Amino acid sequence: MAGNSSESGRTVAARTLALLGAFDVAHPRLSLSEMARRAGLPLATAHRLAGELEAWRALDRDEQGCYRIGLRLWETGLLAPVSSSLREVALPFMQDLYEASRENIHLAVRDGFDALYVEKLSGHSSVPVISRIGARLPLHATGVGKALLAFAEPAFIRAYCERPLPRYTRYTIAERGRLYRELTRTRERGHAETNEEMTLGSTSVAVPIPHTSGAPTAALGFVVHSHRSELVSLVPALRAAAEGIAQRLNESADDRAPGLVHDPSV
Amino acid sequence: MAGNSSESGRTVAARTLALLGAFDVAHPRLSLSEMARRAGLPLATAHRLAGELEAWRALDRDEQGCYRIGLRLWETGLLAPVSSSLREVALPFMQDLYEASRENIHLAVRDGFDALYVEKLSGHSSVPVISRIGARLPLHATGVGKALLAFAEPAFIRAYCERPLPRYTRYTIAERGRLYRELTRTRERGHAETNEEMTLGSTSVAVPIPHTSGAPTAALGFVVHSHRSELVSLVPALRAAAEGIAQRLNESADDRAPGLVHDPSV
DNA sequence: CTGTCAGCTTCCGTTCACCGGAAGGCGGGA
DNA sequence: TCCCGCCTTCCGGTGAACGGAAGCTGACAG
Repeated sequence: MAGNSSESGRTVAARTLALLGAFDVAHPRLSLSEMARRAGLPLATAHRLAGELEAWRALDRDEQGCYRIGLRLWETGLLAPVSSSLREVALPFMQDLYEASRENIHLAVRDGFDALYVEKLSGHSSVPVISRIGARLPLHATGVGKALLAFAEPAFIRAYCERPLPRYTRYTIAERGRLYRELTRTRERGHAETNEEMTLGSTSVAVPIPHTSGAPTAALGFVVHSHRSELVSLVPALRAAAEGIAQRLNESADDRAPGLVHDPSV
Repeated sequence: MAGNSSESGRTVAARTLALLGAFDVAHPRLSLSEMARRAGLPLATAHRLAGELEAWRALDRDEQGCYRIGLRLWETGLLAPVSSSLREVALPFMQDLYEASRENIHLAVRDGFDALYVEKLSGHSSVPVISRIGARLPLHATGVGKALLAFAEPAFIRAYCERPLPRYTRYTIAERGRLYRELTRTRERGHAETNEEMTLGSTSVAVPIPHTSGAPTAALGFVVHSHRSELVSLVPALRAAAEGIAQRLNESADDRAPGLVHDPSV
């Protein structure tokens, strides 16, 4: 920054973004002091920058003066490919699956070492699950996570397995060797399965959504009560949906290739 | 800014946000030059700031080097109250309505002079509609829009009616006097109706979702084929859902009042 | 192969926007 | 009433930000 900064080398842009980064799912509402502390900024600096974010409506203030993420940031975030392309394309297929099964349907992408949940459909008859749009869950203990992991590049799989594998239930596969074998079986079968590995009482199947001749960028899966025995019978529908989604994704990717042609539709 | 800026008085934060603002639904993918031009920044400046945004993952670059909105911005945007509170609370109710009717269900809030669509459920049997999550549609020609407008503060209604009222079909209410009467009827009935006012062949009903003894912050509505005659029979279900949502919203607002208690759950 | 062009990236000297301690205001609890 | 925590405003010193220019890269034409 210009001026007598106590911490040189941190740019204005980085500090501004640090204020946004102070918010997370456990802290969606922050007072100025909390925000400044979490972002590691002096109060006066946080106040000035938060004022600019508020003016742009990246932040809002409630009646008590606390800050919240603003509508404009939400709107802007919706333009991310994960939402504007993947989710838009996948949603009709997911609705078909939901209407046919009334079970939880998840759409997730891999981000870093997490499965990031992009969309979730569920109803009152579905088993309650902890997932949530925007949630991050482990790759080795969820259906969509295993599908993403099994079909990732070998180097990534190795890197993932070398990290600690947290255990969530007594059925979680937390041993490297067993996880490797499980991933091999997943590739052979073409779909992933979990059995109470994340949550007791819940079972899942998932398939990868291959994209433009590369590693899968996304995965689609069911989560059902573990007493449902015919779980594997859901796989063909899942696979058909995944293929439909992949085809539509590749079509829209082709649209772009010829020369940065933007979709003229609104 | 520090330095020899050509346009003094524009802060770094404002320029950084201007880069994000260069993206919209018609331009979700921008080259550096396009982004710089749309944000009104010199190329070198845009390059530097875009690099910082990319480092934070507010922006991503695709294989051709074009910029897109990044995953982290999408994640952060999900923390906005409109998504994390309103949408989360409303979704189960909307699913009930969808399962019972198989028609389009919309949830919208008022933002400025627009109805901003927060969530939309629809299936293959529903009439296709132009709405989309994050879409902005006019208050005087949509069901949820009329519900929001009719129950807004009188000063706002006046201000809205004094602006030009664009016509979308020959049924759009584009005259101030007729719109006033229509809004009065809407308040009397307790629900809004539209009849091919936005799109030929589509009809809608909507109800406001009152919130903490104030103006409605949101509205909930159906959009169906205009040949469906029993549209008004859907209103009681809509009203029940709106009341359920309002109650849940007020409960969670109360949770906060005692002293900034944050929801401990993840 | 060579020339042209458009867009991207890097460099660096100048300068003013940024920084944040300090002081003042505000509200709530004792 | 005083105290305390939080928010807001002020202001002089200074180094981060600025952006023109130069170099780079890749695509396309001749």
